Amino acid sequence: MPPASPPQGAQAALRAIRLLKLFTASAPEMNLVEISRRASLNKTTAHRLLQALSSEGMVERDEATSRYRLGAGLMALGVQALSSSDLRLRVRPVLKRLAQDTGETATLEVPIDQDMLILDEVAGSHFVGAAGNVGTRWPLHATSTGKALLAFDEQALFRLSDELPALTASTIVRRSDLEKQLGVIRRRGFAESVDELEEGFSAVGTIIRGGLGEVLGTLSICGPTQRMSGSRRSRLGEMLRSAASQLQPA
Amino acid sequence: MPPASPPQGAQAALRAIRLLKLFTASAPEMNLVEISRRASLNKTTAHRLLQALSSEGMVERDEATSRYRLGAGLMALGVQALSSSDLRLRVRPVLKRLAQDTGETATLEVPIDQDMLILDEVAGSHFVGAAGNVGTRWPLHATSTGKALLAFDEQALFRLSDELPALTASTIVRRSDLEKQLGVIRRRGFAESVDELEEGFSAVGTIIRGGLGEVLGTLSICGPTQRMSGSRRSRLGEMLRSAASQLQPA
DNA sequence: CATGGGATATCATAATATGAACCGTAATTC
DNA sequence: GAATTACGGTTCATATTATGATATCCCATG
Repeated sequence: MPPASPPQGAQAALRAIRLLKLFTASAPEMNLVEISRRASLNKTTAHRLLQALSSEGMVERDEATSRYRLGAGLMALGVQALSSSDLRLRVRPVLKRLAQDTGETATLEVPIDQDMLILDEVAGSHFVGAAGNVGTRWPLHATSTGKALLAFDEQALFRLSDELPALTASTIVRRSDLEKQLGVIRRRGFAESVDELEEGFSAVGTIIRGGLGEVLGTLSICGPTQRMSGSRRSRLGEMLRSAASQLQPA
Repeated sequence: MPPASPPQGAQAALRAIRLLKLFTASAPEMNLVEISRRASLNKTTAHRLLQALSSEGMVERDEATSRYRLGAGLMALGVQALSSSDLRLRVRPVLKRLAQDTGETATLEVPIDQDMLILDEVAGSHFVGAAGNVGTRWPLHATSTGKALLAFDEQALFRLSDELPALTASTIVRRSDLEKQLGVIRRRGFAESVDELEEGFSAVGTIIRGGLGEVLGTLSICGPTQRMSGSRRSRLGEMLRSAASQLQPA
């Protein structure tokens, strides 16, 4: 079942939110005409919605360049969202323990569109390792957490893009290959990503379930492929499964 | 002149954004009726807007408790806003240098409603000092950055609440006392906050101007009052002024 | 000086957003 | 146990809003 479809009577609200989502790392600022074109909206409509967003601080318009960008009000809301996240607060001690016990970086991730968003991260004790990635997003099909989600949450399959982009020579790009691997992940209880997101980078990931069995998010342990041999990944995977099951309420 | 008033033809969009703003540190989650009451909206309207927000990931509804909270999609947007902030990227090296040269914590802040939002922060070299406050908000009238803003940006005066809450015995609570101090700040070029926000905590702050003279944000240096004697605050204030003027384009 | 593009304003009208009324369920009160 | 209350959610007539075609102004360009 795909994500909840929007109700009638919210077109303007949805349009405004979707305008916000047009701003990305590759397009951090845009003028009115560019925004109306990307949003497939009349420029008058786009202008009015941007005025509304601006009045609430969601976007800001640079008077010198006439370009819009995401505003401080949205920053404040986003940080409020992060800091009040119940899941993040509950999982933080577990991430710390995993990072300490393994020496590798541990992350908490949730799905956003076709990506996994890193909600929290505790760095490992090595110099070489992932760091400072809270807020970044990574494609589902190339991450251990994304593949774990796809294996255990049927709804997540709808998030996959039609084309699976090859990020490295090892990235899974064929749907049938991915489906096979999802079967293995279901049996083992955790997923692996070896040189699939980035050359030299590997991770193990598993899901976190809520009290009703629903998937709340995912956990991972990651580091350079050189340190993550097959047998080590198995051990790390079991640690993750154990940590995740401790997080699930009775 | 108060902030831009919203245009006609955006009521639904504005209502949706304002629903998001109802979620705060003291009210991280709420049910439908509570939200409709706080928003002064019919519950049917609130329900429909929440459905729309939920479909875009701005809020999430906990099925076990029927309560809404800010969602991962908003976290992603907020972090996107933070990481793409031009001001933040430009100011970061300056914060590092200030923290290094002074040993105290340096921050970049912008106004949000009646508060200053910490956009970025570089910790000082001491054990005792401010840390990990990115995303937090502090009242204008009790912070050095807030007072600097009020002194140099006339529009900011409209952000002040009618009552100025006393956070410590030293907090300025009378409008007339604040106006007087703003005059001093204008002459000196920087503001001070001594035990006004929190007992034992002091800071100096100044504004950052854009190429057209408009106020883009504020800078501060802060630490325990014990280390921040009057003469030291003057020196730190001059360093801040100098740093801020280097940030302003020709 | 003419032209084109971008930002912004106007307003008739099509389309949307609204909320009263209703329903089902669960918790609370008597 | 029955009655009452409260909450989440749906329906749909209609009041109200949001829309976008058109116009205007400003600025850059040739």
